[in-house]
Amino acid sequence: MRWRDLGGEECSVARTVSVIGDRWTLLVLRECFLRVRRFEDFQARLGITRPLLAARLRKLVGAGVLERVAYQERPLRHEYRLTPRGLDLHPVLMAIVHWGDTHLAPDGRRPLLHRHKPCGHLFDPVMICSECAVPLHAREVTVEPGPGGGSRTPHRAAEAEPPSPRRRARRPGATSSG
Amino acid sequence: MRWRDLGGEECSVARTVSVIGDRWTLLVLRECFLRVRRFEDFQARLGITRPLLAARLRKLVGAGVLERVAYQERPLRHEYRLTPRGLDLHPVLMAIVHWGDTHLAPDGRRPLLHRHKPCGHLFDPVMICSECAVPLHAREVTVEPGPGGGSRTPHRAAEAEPPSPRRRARRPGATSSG
DNA sequence: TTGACGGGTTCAGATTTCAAACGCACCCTG
DNA sequence: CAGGGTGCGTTTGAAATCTGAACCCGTCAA
Repeated sequence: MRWRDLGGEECSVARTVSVIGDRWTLLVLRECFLRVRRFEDFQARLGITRPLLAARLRKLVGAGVLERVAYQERPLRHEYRLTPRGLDLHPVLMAIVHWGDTHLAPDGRRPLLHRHKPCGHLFDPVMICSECAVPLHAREVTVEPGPGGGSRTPHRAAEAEPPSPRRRARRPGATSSG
Repeated sequence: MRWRDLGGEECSVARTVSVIGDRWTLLVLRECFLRVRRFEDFQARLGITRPLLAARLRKLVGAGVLERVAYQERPLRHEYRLTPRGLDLHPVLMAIVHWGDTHLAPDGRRPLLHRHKPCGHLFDPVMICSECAVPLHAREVTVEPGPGGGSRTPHRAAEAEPPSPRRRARRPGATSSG
């Protein structure tokens, strides 16, 4: 499977990963949520190379996560801002930050603290069940096929493949007949 | 900045990305949360090449996200299972899945549904503030430096760099005493 | 002894990513 | 209008990574 095929996978993780699943994209998005909007600013803050930044921004715009809007006319200049779809990535970033804070910060010394404006407190993000509002635990979640899943397993249909050699065609001339 | 330097960055996003920030790692983790544990199973379900799978598993074990435990003695065989640290990545995966379900599923037809065992309902993950329990919105969150952040800005210290050529060495001697 | 299974490793060749230089439109100065 | 500066990206080779296929190892079943 190639990366560019990921978007066609029958799995929301794969599809999302095809949009944000590389090292730079997530860092670009981090900057977006920190109100960075301009090419030069992304470049200076991240140390990303210009070609890669241009490619990432183009991809994110194409995915509808960012939009390119003019902030001045002459000379024409654009900035990149999060669309509603991009803003919806906030929980992903918060979850990532929280995991890093919890498990990768030396001595638990967090690089950044988050404050919730409505209540005014420093906070941690907590993921809850939309139905019963209880915090989620991995072991208490099960999956089942949804309307967009055509196969019998919750994954991609591993068995629906064409009659490919079992695992890795061990012997060059062994698969002549069964 | 190289990928391998990311772990040293003063940012939890960068540090987390250095662990999970590539296309395959997130898909491997998806399978882990779906109770897949064995090399051959990962390989068959994902279509990942063997060398890459081996490298990813090794990396995740090294990061303490997975552990390699024997499930039989003769012949000695191991399986990969999530550690507590790995289980803590659940919100990241849930956030990713939810975004994909919301924005990338054709006609909103989700490939997979999630059920919360304690309450028995199909659910969506919701991220709330740990202090006031209100759902988070990107625009209502601000950041400030934490104990693990040494610089004046909430980002990495863009000015604290060694005297490297600016970006494109435009003006050789401009910042002599700043 | 041969074949199969589970779990990897090695190796050559195709992609991607990197870093630096270059191009272009525009503004300001003289 | 020439000359220099800015903002934003593209082109260009070299370096790193990924892919695909084969190979190796230990054990068991026939």
